[in-house]
Amino acid sequence: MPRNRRPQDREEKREEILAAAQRLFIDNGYESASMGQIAKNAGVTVNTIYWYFRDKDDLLIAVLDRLLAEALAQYATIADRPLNDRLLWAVDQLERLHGLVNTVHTRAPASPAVHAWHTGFHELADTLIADDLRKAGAAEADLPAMTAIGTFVIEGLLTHRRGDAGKRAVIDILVHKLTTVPTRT
Amino acid sequence: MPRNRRPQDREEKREEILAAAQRLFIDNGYESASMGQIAKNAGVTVNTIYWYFRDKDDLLIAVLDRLLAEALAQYATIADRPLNDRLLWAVDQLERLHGLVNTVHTRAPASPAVHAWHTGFHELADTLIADDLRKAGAAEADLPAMTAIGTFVIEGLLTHRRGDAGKRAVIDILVHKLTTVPTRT
DNA sequence: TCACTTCTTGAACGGTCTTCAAGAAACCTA
DNA sequence: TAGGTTTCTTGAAGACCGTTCAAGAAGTGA
Repeated sequence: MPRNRRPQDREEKREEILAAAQRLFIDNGYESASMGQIAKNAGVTVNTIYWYFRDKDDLLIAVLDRLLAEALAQYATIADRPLNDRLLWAVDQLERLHGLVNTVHTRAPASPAVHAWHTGFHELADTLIADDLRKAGAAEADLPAMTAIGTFVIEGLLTHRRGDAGKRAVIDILVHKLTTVPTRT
Repeated sequence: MPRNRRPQDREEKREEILAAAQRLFIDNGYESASMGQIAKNAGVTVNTIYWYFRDKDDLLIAVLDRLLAEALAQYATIADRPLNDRLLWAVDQLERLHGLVNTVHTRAPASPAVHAWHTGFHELADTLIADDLRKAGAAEADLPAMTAIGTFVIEGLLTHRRGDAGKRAVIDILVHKLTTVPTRT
């Protein structure tokens, strides 16, 4: 059933496999989504996947890049909203991917490629958050620790889901505590 | 090679398997530690493990309970220290288990037993932290969100290791921000 | 037509967790 | 003491996993 080898089709086929993998990774989780299952959903055999991707981790990274690019594109449209709203938006957007957050943390020690992606992601996230905190007047020396707190809370909200009110409460308090100058009682 | 079936030996054998599993889970990670490897380290065959434990997740939970009990026993000895020190102590203690934190999050969706353990653990942690924040004069309405922030930051420190100074800085700022009453600049 | 590259596939390998049926060792009862 | 029962252990196999290999088909260029 092979069709041709035009460069255009190469990308199309890759995209089909990627789309199937993304759906299964998100819906069933990385571990539960077997290569056979992904192949069947993409209308190919298992071996074909290995023609386009080195291994399952490589497939994971391609899916992550896809999702990150999509999220960043949408983020640009709300970049001027207050920090509160943007953080809540990020959590809402990434919430359906909460399983992948754990997957990245689990695969990173075993897969250098996943580890590299994870490092790059945190550098990006830290830059964005630090920028905000700096504008809010945070002390420069405290920035690394404060951005870490921001990142950890967002990751926590992703991996430990709670209702809309709960999310809003956590983020509001976080932003309030981080962007106001405290005085001892 | 079977010895006897005295009730005492039952517990001893169980402990031997548990000790081997704990060491391999911590050193090699849950996924990398195969049942065959655990069995060999415990001096039994794979099937014997299944006589004492329902499945691999059940083995994981038994290991987690073991570690938690041990940690709580040690925690009692420093319960009167300032919040800063206790949080840093907790991170240091649990740091070597950082792989298991991810493992619990990964297995929880697939295994009801692991999910239940995870829920129970967070209830315990929330109780401890909320108690501290209440004593520090935090508003009662803000407690749920603030305890969540505390938990998320500790989990973040466990899954994203950094040096001693980094840990100390994050915890100091966290405690400072959470336990002082802020005023707008 | 013929070699060459691109792409696809069936089959197999070594590994995982788990289960099944069989049997050995200790205990209990008759 | 003999026989049955329970507790524990095991070898073998099942079902699945990710991955690799060798073979072959489809399209391209000479």
